[in-house]
Amino acid sequence: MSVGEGAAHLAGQGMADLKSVPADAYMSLAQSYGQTFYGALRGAEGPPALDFHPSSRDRSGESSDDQTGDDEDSFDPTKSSSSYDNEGKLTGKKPKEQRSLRLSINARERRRMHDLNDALDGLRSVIPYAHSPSVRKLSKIATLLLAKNYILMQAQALEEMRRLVAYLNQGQSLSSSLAPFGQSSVYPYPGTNVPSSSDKCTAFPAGTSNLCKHCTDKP
DNA sequence: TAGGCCATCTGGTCCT
DNA sequence: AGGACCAGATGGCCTA
Repeated sequence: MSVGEGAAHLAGQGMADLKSVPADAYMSLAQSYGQTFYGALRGAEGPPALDFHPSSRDRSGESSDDQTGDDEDSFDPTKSSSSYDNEGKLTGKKPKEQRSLRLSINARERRRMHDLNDALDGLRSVIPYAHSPSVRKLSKIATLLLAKNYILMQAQALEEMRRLVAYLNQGQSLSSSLAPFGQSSVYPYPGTNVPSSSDKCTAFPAGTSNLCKHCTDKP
């Protein structure tokens, strides 16, 4: 798949893919997501990252809107809807007070959204994906979906580690008179025998694992 | 030009 | 009453 195709694919179906991607496929997804999707969107000849960087754009927008948006265009009680004037909660206040209250509410909402975006930035910073000046940062929805899959992947890895530790502990307690690790008849799951090298590993039903000697040992 | 993403404004609702 | 949260509407920017 070319870069362009990858971008188109991810742009069109990426959200669905992100929603259903297995956790153990997260890393490759995250890498391809960052490198192909946003890399393609970005383009080598595109403007420098700072031009797009939402923080710079946001902040400029914030400052301009703080000073011009609200103060000049956004709210004019004399032009607002009749329901707002007649039934709204601002009824009974002088136009100047209504405007002041509206500006205050707008500012609060702006602040709230900025806090939300800061939190999303914090989330992006801990998600392992392609961080690069030439790579556009994850969208909000992509951040959330990728974070979810990353958590699932971590949970799966943790479970795998626990199984391995239990297996090792059990083997060690009996290993003095038993075969070396990997050939022990003690197996962590009742009713299962040590799989032959050709059998599918039953310790890791999802497939093979680098943590599992049976999966990595080749005859 | 269409579509995606985003910031902002706005009114409604709920909570303290 | 005031603040937090939410969702719809709107318009701007960017890319394919």
